[in-house]
Amino acid sequence: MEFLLHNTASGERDPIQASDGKTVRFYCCGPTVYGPAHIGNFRTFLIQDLFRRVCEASGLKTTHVRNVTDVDDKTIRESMAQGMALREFTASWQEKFEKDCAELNLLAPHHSPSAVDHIDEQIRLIEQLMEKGHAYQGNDGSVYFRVSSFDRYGELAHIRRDAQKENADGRINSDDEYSKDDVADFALWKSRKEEDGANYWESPWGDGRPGWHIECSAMSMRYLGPSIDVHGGGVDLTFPHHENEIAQSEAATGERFVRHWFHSAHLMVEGRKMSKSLGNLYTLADLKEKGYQPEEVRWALLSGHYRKTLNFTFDSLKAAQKALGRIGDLVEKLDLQAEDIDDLAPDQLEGDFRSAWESLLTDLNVPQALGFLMKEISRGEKSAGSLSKDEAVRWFASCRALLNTIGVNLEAWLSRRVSEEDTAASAPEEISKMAEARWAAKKEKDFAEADRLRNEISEAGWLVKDTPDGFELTPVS
RNA sequence: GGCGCGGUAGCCAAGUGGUAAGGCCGUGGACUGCAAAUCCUCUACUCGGCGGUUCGAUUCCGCCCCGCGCCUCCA
Repeated sequence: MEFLLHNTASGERDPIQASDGKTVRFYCCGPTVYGPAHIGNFRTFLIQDLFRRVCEASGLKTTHVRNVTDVDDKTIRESMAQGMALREFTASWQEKFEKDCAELNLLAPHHSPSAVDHIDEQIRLIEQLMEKGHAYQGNDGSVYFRVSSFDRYGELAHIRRDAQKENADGRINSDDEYSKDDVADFALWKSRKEEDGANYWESPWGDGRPGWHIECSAMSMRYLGPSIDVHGGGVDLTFPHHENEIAQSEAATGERFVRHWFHSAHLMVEGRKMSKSLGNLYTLADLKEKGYQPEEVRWALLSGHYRKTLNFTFDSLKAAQKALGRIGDLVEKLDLQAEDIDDLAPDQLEGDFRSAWESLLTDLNVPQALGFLMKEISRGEKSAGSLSKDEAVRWFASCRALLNTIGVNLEAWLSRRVSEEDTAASAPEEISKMAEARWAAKKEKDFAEADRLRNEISEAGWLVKDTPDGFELTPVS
């Protein structure tokens, strides 16, 4: 079965293919490293990671490039506000970003080039555009791409320039409109400004810094060649960022820049847009602080279809937690030596596991895949006791294969759960004493006293669980 | 104003021209001295509203209402 993915450019589900017959080369627009990444950012990167995993599980090799934007208005402004060198500032945020990525089990891209490290490549690309007459220097010294020189401009976003210019409620009106020949033209090279401080580079057009769009074209070409298989990003980047990338790349090389455009929808939180003022711009750290594990966050963020706005709620996070708990309980009940069990290839899957895999191949339909997965979980729960060893091993291997494809690391989640149980066992002495008194009362069949103590312990924030030969204490969140 | 996406049970969320996956929550039950956990069971005569096409529409078409996105460097 082919891996089909919706292509923004064609508007259809197109098969994913390696144009060289071997390796799918794909580029993803990465983070601007000027602050903590929030779960909305991670949704996009998670979806790209899923895309890569499905490619690889289906037998395709990949070369995955995700850039780091480390020079723009925000990075410059913030670094200067904090009195830090740009590179020092961005490096610290990049490090935090990569740590979060690792916790969310995102595969590290094969290349993570930064814009600052590729100034030369960007300058060379702009030179080509100048030579071919697609770019010009404005009277402010900046270099602009001449949109009218590229006929196919607007094709990706399905935007007609004439229609857009007329009516934008005055929104197309920037400070530099007198420097550009046309308001739609965009900066390739920005001339040095005082507020940029020490952050400028030499170029044939004077000191300055690259515009935003050019970095992606330059680095995509540098690592993947002039024409690539897949390019991804958040929906908001479709226009103008990706449209501009196409224009400048194709104008420079004369080759088709990207065959398959892949965009993921945004996130809402509890039914509202994410925004600083609403205080719902959660980071991974925020959610961990609230007691959720990265695997649960990953599950929740992936639980909606990638082309549809996802309403991220704490209920869905709890549902993810519960789902992982069910899987974990079942796996423990099966009592298998996981490390001795061989990995299964997707085409060896059977039943609803198989259906789940096919859902992933059909435009990354994760919600449907999870539906099939949970059906198999229910089936497993019902038959866990009566499975033969072989059946249990096959069930487990299938389940793990699917979870791995989705990128949910069950083993990591389980081991964290075990270590949590260990720490939870150490309740304060006061609580333990009450619990022991209760156990004694229970032994004496003094249930009134036992219940009284249970309530008291409960009010202190702990839950008593009786087991066949004793009790356990767990904190109530 | 232009372009685009979406409105499916209390909540999250798939899906199909032929009669609604899955999860969470909730219900009832088993178990338990009582709990917790676990397991079993049940839970949308209906898919934003109104028309149309059709033997038949939640699924196709039209209009309307509501939400969201892009149209100046936001994943």
